[in-house]
Amino acid sequence: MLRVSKLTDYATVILTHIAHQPDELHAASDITQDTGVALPTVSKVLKLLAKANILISYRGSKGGYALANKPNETNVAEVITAIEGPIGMTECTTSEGTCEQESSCEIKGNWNLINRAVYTALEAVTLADMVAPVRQQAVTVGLPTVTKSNDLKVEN
Amino acid sequence: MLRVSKLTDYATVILTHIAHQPDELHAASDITQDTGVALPTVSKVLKLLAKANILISYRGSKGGYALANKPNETNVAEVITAIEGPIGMTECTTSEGTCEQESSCEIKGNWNLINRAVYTALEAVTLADMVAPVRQQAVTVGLPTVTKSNDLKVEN
DNA sequence: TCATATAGTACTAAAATAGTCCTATATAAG
DNA sequence: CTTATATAGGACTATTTTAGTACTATATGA
Repeated sequence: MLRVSKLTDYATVILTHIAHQPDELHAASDITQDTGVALPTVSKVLKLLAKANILISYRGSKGGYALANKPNETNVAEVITAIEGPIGMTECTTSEGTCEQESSCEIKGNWNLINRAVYTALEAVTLADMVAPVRQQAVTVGLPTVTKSNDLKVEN
Repeated sequence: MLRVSKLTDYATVILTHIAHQPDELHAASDITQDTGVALPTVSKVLKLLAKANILISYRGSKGGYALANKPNETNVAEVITAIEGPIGMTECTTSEGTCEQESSCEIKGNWNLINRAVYTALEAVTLADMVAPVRQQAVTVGLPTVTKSNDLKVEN
């Protein structure tokens, strides 16, 4: 199914909510009420996002969370990485040496290319895009251009 | 981590192997020997791929599996779908009505855009690309072009 | 008719994920 | 300085998903 975890989904919902009022502090309890996600879960997600420097946390009374950067400076790839760890479609991409077939694997390099394409797609969508409803937003996502040559140039 | 399942990974390895000799029949037992993946697992993957019409199966003595189409006519998105079901990054993408927040969800449309971008990236890589080692292949994957306007045009 | 190979399904074990809870620490206000 | 409030960090349990295996049925060539 190739899907993100529920926690990541919650993270986008929560971040979108915060991004609507980027200049206010948002306590976990407030976010629970506004999003309908259970408090312990909201709390867990917020901690992960703060640890990844996507949010800034303020402790104590009147504390809460706020965006560390402007909405257009945080993208979906970062959010996924914050909750789920490094993005990689196969085991060998994120942790080398754990696959027995690694030495003889012919297609590892190709998975790297696929990874890069997927990552680029996720990187292109920011919180600012998520805040705007689709109708006003009108993001046009085009085909990744794939060309072949006999050289071994790989773009970065 | 946003990764494909191990079975999907096996599927690409197996398909790549078959694509090397696209005109021969490959029995499950042969593939086990050549790839090092356990027979019951190979068998399971092959069945799924045949059911999705990526492979054609021939029963009985001297039977086996062969590609249903040319290597450049089968892409990675199809393979993932065959093994894991429809590609969708969130629950609401693949099965509507299971999310309680669905009616009030503001970002569903944005996930659809992300899905499309990811799908396009996966669709762009075919078995023919997987067969060639990266060095000879030299696929250049460019940035998906993302442009914004005030219109609500969404490319397909 | 027999050996071989896939089809389909059911089942078990292992791993990942989701969700909850508890204790410690920081801060503002009275 | 005490209290109420809020996050930090970690541990734990239950659930779900995935991986892997096994068994029976069916098809085919010799």
